[in-house]
Amino acid sequence: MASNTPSNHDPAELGELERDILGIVWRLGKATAEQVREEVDRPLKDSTIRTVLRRLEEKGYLAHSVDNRTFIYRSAESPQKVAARAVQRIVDWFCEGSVEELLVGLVDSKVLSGAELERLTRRIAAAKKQEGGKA
Amino acid sequence: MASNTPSNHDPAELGELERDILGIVWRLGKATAEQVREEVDRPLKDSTIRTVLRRLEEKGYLAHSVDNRTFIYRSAESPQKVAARAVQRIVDWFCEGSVEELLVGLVDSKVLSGAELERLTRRIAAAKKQEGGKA
DNA sequence: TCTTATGTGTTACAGTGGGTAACACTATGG
DNA sequence: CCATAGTGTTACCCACTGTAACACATAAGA
Repeated sequence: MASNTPSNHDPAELGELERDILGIVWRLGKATAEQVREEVDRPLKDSTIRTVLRRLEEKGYLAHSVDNRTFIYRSAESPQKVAARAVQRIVDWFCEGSVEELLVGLVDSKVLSGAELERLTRRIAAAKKQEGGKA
Repeated sequence: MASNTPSNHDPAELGELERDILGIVWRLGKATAEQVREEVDRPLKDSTIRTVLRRLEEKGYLAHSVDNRTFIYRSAESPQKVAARAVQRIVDWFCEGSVEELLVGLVDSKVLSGAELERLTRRIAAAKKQEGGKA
């Protein structure tokens, strides 16, 4: 084997609980372990939530600040960015780099409607124009 | 175990080897364990390849037919479809159902360029037109 | 027919990661 | 000084993946 195990730890492979908790933090904007715990549907112990939160931070999804002695977690990256990276991986692995192929598939699978795509195109064009000469 | 994950396929949940092998089968269109083995970069034993192939079939990614007594594997679903479902999942997990938000993020992250998106829109429109009044 | 390839099915084992939590430690308020 | 609230550490179990040996079946050749 000629592979030297590159930094292949793309952190998009989260477990269910992790995803759930990450989603909660994203939704709330910021949250303490206690708040997260109240949001989670499963009856989990305090330490469980904390462990997950910490692991999520280690993986780079969350960041925390300290308020008094309470940790306040918030996303370290926007959901969009994380999602984009996840999609990128999918594209790399399953579509041989062709995003377009993927999107065609998305429309094909009704995940994305043609109308949505069109609206989207317009929206992005607008955003770009507004951006103007900004670098 | 009476619980077999339904149509819960998520490519992101496959291991490296599994992804690799799945990709090979997709690329070749169809393949025997031996053929796959020749394509894989790692020096793996016959039984290893077979095990993975079988697991991939159990998971619903592959299907096999028998030629003489040799198994011939081929994809059970198109890569696009699998990828689309994966993306759908990402959208569900990370974007609360907003595909548009996701795509904005894609453009933002340079995964997809505005130009590509535009080209894509045109292409899909064309496809739809060609499709005509088809169901 | 007996033997040999060749291919399949079964079973296993180690490593990793996620789910889950206990417990020890620390600082804060009364 | 004690109870309380919050953190850090450590650990266990389990499912999954990578990896493979081995047993079983059968077509093909001696």
